[in-house]
Amino acid sequence: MKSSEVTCCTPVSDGLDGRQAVELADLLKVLADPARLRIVSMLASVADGEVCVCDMTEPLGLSQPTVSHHIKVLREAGFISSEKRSKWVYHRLVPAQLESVRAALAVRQPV
Amino acid sequence: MKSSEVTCCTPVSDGLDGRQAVELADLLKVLADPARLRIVSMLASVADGEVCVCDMTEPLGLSQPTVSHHIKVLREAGFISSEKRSKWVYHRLVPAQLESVRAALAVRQPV
DNA sequence: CACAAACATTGATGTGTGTCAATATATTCT
DNA sequence: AGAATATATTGACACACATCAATGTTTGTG
Repeated sequence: MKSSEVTCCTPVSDGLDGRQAVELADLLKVLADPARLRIVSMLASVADGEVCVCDMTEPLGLSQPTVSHHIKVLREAGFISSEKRSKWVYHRLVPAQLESVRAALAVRQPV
Repeated sequence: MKSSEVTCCTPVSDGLDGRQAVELADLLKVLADPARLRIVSMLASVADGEVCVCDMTEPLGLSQPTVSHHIKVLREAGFISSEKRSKWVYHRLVPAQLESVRAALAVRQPV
């Protein structure tokens, strides 16, 4: 801490408390992986919004278990939803979750 | 990959290539830490936009070397800029970098 | 000059995680 | 029922990283 005599700068009053910071960090950790970002990108760019794992392993260059792992992480964080139909599991984006992260990253102007 | 007979879903054409994914992931990794998020929050909420390390260690509950480490990571990623004046080093936010991350996270609608 | 304050650097340590091989489960087809 | 395909799970491993104690460096003060 600064010396009591000369002030260094204005005292800090952070708008983000510990819990909020951990929660947001957890969501960002999920997104902070190249493979998962590309999965999100795939789901966002595909026409009908649905993609199964079998079509992602090759473009990602990852093994099937690894892709399944990333899918699970994304789903548990609320970024995608999954539905099993017949032999395949279809995954689609949950735009609201991505938007909530975007909103949390907005710099709020001091009045 | 899917069998050649029955199509699983539309072929994927991800809009995010490997390099872009790694670059964005690297930026997100920097933000995906509670301490660094709180530092960013502090810099965003303080009146004159400047905070020195000595005033962040106590509210963060972290040691001075740890705070210095996080500051360095944030600076090297372009999220903050630092200026040494007399005995103290003042840090301020670079809003453009945060905005670029926000923009990259935007879900672009398929036409 | 000697001491203290602010910050940076180094080294060590524990924890988390991305990846794959192997295996398990579920579904479809013959 | 048996085989093949799609996906999930488990276990193991290597690597990254957040943290702190100790120390170094710079700047101001007695």
